[in-house]
Amino acid sequence: MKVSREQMAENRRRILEVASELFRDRGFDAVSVAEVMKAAGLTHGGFYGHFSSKDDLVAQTLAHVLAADSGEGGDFRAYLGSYLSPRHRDNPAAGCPTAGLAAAIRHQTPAARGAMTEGLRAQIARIEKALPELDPADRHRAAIGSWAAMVGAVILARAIADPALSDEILEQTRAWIEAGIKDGATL
Amino acid sequence: MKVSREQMAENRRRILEVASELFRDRGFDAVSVAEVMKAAGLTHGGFYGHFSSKDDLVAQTLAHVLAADSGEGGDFRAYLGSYLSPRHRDNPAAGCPTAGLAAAIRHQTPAARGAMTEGLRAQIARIEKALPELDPADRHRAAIGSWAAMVGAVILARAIADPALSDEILEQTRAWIEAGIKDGATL
DNA sequence: TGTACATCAGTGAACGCGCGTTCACTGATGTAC
DNA sequence: TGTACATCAGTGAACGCGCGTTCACTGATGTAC
Repeated sequence: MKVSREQMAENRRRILEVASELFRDRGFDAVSVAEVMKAAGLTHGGFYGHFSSKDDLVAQTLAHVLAADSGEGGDFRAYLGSYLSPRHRDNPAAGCPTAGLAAAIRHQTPAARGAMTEGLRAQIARIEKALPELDPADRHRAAIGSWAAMVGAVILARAIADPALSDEILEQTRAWIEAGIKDGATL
Repeated sequence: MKVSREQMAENRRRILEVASELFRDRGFDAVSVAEVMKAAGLTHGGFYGHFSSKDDLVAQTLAHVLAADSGEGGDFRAYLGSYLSPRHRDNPAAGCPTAGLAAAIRHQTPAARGAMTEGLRAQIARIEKALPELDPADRHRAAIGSWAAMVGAVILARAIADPALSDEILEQTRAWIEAGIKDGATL
């Protein structure tokens, strides 16, 4: 049962969309090709008409989701607060792909690593743009340091079993980053 | 071919040791039970005399490696420098288990998550002890914020393909953390 | 201390299962006239 | 505009493979006498 060209493009888009959610939620290895296709409303056999392999899907999903992660652009403190929130920690499927997948990318193909590299570069530039009050060198340092702390805090907060300690990791990291960007002169 | 009690205890220790290296290097899913046993100089069938399942091995390996990660106790700046070094980034098998495995623990059993929780608590206490120049509230905040940034930076540095950007992530995060702990008063 | 034997750590073949991937087939699409 | 047919997106059974796990067996250990 052939479908129209537009329908096929739409199917491809939906595969990438559901794959990005499933991967963020459960990781690359734990999600099967058949599961992705089922979540997209298709059967697994059609997968290879869209992608050459599961590795190809992983790389294209990363490129898709990291490019789409342009968001915000506005106030860094507001972004920081929502990023280091229990809500974000508890919803990986809808959350930051870097927090959900960065650690797993080490074991992926060069194409996937390349997508991550460009995504990281773009994210650092985005945070720099949101910190106009700092002078350029401090701004670069603050953007990288803040982003490392944000990603690390969400990963740690998701890894542990104690909810109180998990909340504290998020909250104290937020306070630490805010203190760090408050006064550029101390950098 | 039964072995002596001491030999069996030694075998068990060696299984945990090689498992911790293999897991840190390639992740829980990518390392098979047979591979761990072979690296320990045994055959796969004997595995279930030591552990009840692969999940059990994962949990016990984490408890073993996070408890043994007592290290340092000394100068925080020296620890920071070696942690955020290319050498650490490039040798996950011998490196920090948190940086290598924290993100994957989210998908593991409660026992594994519990080991990570206690490991994180101990690590925060250790860093606090290494920051005696700060007053208590600042010290707690600095310990958590620094640790989140250290773990996040190593994960990001390992995920990307561009060596220059990877080096820069490590170096700028180190500088950012050093600036943050330099003057407790700004916190 | 020396011998006889029950114990049990380790071996390696075998299992069932789910995975990524392939392929012959189907039937709607979209083009040629 | 309407018809005839080649194309090809999607289907679902089937494949080979590696995994975690099981089990009958082996032979050194360590205990009972």
